[in-house]
Amino acid sequence: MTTMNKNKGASALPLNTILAGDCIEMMNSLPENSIDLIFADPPYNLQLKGDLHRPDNSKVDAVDDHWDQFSSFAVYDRFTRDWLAAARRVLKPNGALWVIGSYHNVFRMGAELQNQGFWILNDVIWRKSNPMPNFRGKRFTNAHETMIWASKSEGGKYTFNYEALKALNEGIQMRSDWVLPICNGGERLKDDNGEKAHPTQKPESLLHRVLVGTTNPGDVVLDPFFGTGTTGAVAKMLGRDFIGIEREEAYRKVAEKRLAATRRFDRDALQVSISKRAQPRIPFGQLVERGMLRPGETLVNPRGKTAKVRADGTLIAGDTRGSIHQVGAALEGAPSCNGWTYWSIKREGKDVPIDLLRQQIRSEMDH
Amino acid sequence: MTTMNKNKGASALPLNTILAGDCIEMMNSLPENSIDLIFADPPYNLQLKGDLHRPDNSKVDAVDDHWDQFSSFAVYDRFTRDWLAAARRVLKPNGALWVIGSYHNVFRMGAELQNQGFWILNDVIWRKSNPMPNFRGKRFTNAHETMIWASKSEGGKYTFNYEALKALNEGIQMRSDWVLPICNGGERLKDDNGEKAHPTQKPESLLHRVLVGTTNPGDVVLDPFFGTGTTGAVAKMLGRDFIGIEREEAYRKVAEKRLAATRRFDRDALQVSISKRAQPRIPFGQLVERGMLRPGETLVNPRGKTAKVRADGTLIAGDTRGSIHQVGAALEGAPSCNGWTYWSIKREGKDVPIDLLRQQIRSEMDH
DNA sequence: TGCCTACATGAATCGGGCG
DNA sequence: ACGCCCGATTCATGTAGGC
Repeated sequence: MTTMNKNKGASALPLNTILAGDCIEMMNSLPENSIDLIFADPPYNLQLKGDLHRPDNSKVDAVDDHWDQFSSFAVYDRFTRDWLAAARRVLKPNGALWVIGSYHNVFRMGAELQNQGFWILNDVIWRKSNPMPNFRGKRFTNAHETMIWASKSEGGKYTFNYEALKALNEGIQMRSDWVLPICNGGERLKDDNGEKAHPTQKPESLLHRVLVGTTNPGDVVLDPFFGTGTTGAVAKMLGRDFIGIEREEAYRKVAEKRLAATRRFDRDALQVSISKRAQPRIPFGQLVERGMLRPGETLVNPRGKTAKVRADGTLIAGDTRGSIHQVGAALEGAPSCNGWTYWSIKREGKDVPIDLLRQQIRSEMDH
Repeated sequence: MTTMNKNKGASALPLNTILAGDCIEMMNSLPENSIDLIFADPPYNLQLKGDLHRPDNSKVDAVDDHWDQFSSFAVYDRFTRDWLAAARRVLKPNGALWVIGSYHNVFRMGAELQNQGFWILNDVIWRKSNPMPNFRGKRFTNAHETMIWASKSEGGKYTFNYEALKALNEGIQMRSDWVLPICNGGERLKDDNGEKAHPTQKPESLLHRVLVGTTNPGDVVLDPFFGTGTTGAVAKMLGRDFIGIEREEAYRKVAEKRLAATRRFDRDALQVSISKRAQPRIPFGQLVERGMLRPGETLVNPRGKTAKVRADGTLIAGDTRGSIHQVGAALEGAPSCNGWTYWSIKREGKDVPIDLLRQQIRSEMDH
């Protein structure tokens, strides 16, 4: 299943495999600046889990009669600092990071990733439609988990498929709170004894939204706490490459089996709604060059004011000259203006937006 | 309005007043172990850069007040450490703390309050029913804020009115995510110029739920960042005593006026807090994310024409792409189409309308 | 009065490509 | 690296005003 060297600029990445071992060591063995997206679901808290390991692989002794809360936070913070630093090293400059956690650990992770220079883009709430109730009635039902989405640095050109996410949400822009069910039923993996294979298996729906929204097909997605491989399975279905790291053999075995049974969706289905920004750029002057508009012809704005087209693709309206955008902005007294949608032309008695002419050129370019 | 010495064990507390000055100094002037609940809405340290305009070119009125400016994370952290320590000193051993923040500051606050020995009971998400959109389409709509509820120490006997909260939630256990509208309309306080008196006034419904759920009548509630006094107003309505601290005279003046007009047990305030349970909107994309439909699967219309499902929840039929409604309308040459009833899927040889899958999700959400 | 439309606005870390 | 300039981008509410 391993595919070497498929990804541009990444030398010898062990694509679509699960690496066995400590995530910090394994990440340090990967080339720097090679990963597009990291999704990390680290252990939430050593108090609850008791299976936290230091970077040197020694086990943290969680059972202590003189329970010292501060020192245990210090150990968890060191672990967080080290794995985040390793993750940061392998991430491409325009890469991004997702972490997920609960109130036990997410504040410490969030503060540390800010300290390391990650730039938070959103915190996203996974609102569980079917959480476990609070049986003792002593607190609020813990009905959500928190994710943090961050670019490697301020100014990083992260991937955000705005239109695809908007489509997933039936035409309304996607919010920072996601209502999704927890993983159960047939999706919940069982071990040989019929017990759940992993205590905190994440639902595929969650990773679907993460990967559709913040990666492109062919991107390399790294999950340093792979568990039973939800990240890898969804990446494979969506035509992304993955690298998993998992220290527990039992989880790796379940994940391998799962991935072998996972199929990629067909190519057409992987196409998502693309943003207008990604479409080829058409200079307005091309409409004049191509004779779709004649120099001297008159454009009209929504309020009936007119401007005249000049041979070089600029407009003139009274004393104002400039591009379709500049003249539009000037007439509106606005800081900016999209001239394509602002101006129209009279054709057969009707006002036709000039954007239609641009669409015509674009569709010709497709053939 | 001042009532001295009303509260058992609290000597000379300036109850039901607004203290003018720095919150750390003012808290240090209060007796230790005297406060039942602290609600703190500190500056978020937003770090905004340039101006932001809406698509209609109007300018967004940003939070650029001097009190939200910090020169670095280190400076903000010191501020957080100091006010939390002062808050901790005045809190009774069985007292509790609420803080509210956004991703800009909440991780740092959460980590610091854990460091100081506060014991987190829940993080609670305020899901805004009417948030401001993301105008540039570069991120998820920032549709929530995060609150942290913590006792002074592990083992503290905090107040939690389980049954009252359950009653507020129509008989269902209260969850850690609260859907409430932002503060606007008549509740939003204006200054003498008719401008909003405070850029970040919190809704009374939020404080209503906090105070009903985690205080008892007669408790002393301290708000070290009082602003225009939402905490005080709701405390007064609900028969709790409050102490406010506010540095800015303009805010104190508005708050004094507001409190003078506030009456205990205001029936209207109780009304707003009860949210209606609307039929949840299910985007078609959620069927794809949840694996009920796979990308690449085929839908069929009443006349046997087919369309293919894509990963972002759009359909493709020939050259036509778009939502289930758009593609349906295009095939019918109709202005609109209800895709939910128009499209079916083959299941066990039969055509099953996709609306059945939607109903399945809705019934799951009822539980 | 009532209905309809237009307008205002909210804790926001809100470009990118080419020269 | 920097500057210019194209051109993409909004949801839910409350209020005001017209008819």
